[in-house]
Amino acid sequence: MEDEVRQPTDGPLYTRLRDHLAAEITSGRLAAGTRLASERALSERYGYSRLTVRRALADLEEAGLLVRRRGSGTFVAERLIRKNVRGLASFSEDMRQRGLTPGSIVLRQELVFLEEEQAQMLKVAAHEGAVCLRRLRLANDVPMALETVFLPAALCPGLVRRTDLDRVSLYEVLEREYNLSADYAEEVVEAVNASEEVARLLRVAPGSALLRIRRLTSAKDRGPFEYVESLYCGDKYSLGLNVRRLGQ
Amino acid sequence: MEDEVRQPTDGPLYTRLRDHLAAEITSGRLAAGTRLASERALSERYGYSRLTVRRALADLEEAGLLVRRRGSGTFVAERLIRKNVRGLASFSEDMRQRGLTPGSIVLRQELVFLEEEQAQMLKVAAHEGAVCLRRLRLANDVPMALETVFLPAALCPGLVRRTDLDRVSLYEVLEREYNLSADYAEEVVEAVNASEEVARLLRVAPGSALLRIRRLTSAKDRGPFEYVESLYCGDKYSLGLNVRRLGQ
DNA sequence: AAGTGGTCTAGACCACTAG
DNA sequence: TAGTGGTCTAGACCACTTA
Repeated sequence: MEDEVRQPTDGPLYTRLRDHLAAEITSGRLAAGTRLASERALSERYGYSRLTVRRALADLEEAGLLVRRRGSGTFVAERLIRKNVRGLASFSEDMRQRGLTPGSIVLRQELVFLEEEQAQMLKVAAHEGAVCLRRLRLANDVPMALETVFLPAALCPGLVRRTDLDRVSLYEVLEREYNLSADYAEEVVEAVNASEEVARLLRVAPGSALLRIRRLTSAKDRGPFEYVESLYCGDKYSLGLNVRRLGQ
Repeated sequence: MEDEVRQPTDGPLYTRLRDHLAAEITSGRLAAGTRLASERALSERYGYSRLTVRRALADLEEAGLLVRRRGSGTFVAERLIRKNVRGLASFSEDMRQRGLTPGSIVLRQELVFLEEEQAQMLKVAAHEGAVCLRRLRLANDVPMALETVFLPAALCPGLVRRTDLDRVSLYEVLEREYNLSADYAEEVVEAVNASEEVARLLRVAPGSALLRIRRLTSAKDRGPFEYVESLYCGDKYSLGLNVRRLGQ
């Protein structure tokens, strides 16, 4: 086995171990069902305390990559319902995780004023401008979703004039150029019927069931910076969730 | 403030503290925006180590009830989009949390054999029986969802003959009589168009968009025990989610 | 400068699983 | 009975926020 952890000087110890193991699992080098070394063994192998190892393993269990069984060991998870938990992945990442090739067609890219509800959520004054970006999102060149993003203009000067948003990931641009990286989001998921216009764009029959996901995304310690409304084709997209009991 | 933790002899220390604080917050005794005592102070007040306190706070942050800011403190979260995260709540609990009165009409209650996919998920042999319970779920006497539950018959003997499932919560019965309490679930959420039959039951137009939620529920250390397919009226129901970044 | 949450250690006991 | 993961402790240093 590989005893070294990549990205050696980056971040806390537990994240390095976690990301290292995550890579081993998602790449298939650690196959589903495989039993990992015990926590004490990992602790010794990597030179981390057991608690640090446990923190890494806990994150991976939370993410559904590992299953831990008391008295028995820690195993690479076999999925029950095939998982496709999106977490905070962008559309592009999400599609790649599903084994599809993402694509985009920019339909609208301009400065607008926000409606009051959205202005309030994004904590901008009603008279401040926002960048509106509407893109048809493709998977293997087939329309998968219609996505409309609103960003406070003050947070991303120049974004409205970029001409590469049909090719690059918006989230990568936001992170690299504006130091805005998604850390937390609240979403509302609903089912709606496709309007004539949306149906034409998504190439489905009018009235087709769509998954509408509205998301307010926040950056670490910088508050909300993005409001997105996405309409996913109901027959092409499903949302996977892992739900855990909290109370009791 | 209250220094005592209820349910004193139950479970690990961190769950007691966590549930105690969760009750304080959801009841409103700890208002949104309130700053909690520091981890060290809580540690001293309750007589728990700081790590144990941290574990409880981490769970509550994960659940979206708390926000922790380094150098600043731990605060009761203010919701941005008003939340209606279902977690593992039953339909009845879910509706009550939304301020609606739940109701039920039993449409089907019988022993069946499972299809292979479902049998596999519930880990029962194909020839073993399962209880099938289909109920129209009402909110303020208006049809809200159509819910079909499958439970391995071996786990809940006698359930198929109960006559009160239009009045009592199935989850309460399962917990009280069969020691089956939901601890974890995997869900798949999709948008679908209502069939003629479903539309008639839900009193919506055929083709209306519905939220289909399929759930495999597991009990603590007892594995999966319930498979549910729910069809929610798209115009009456929305699903709230809090999403947090895992990596980095 | 004082206080906060974030990380980390070395060690301990427990409940559970397996041979 | 030996090994596993689950919980818990007492202490330490760090980065960050607030004043």
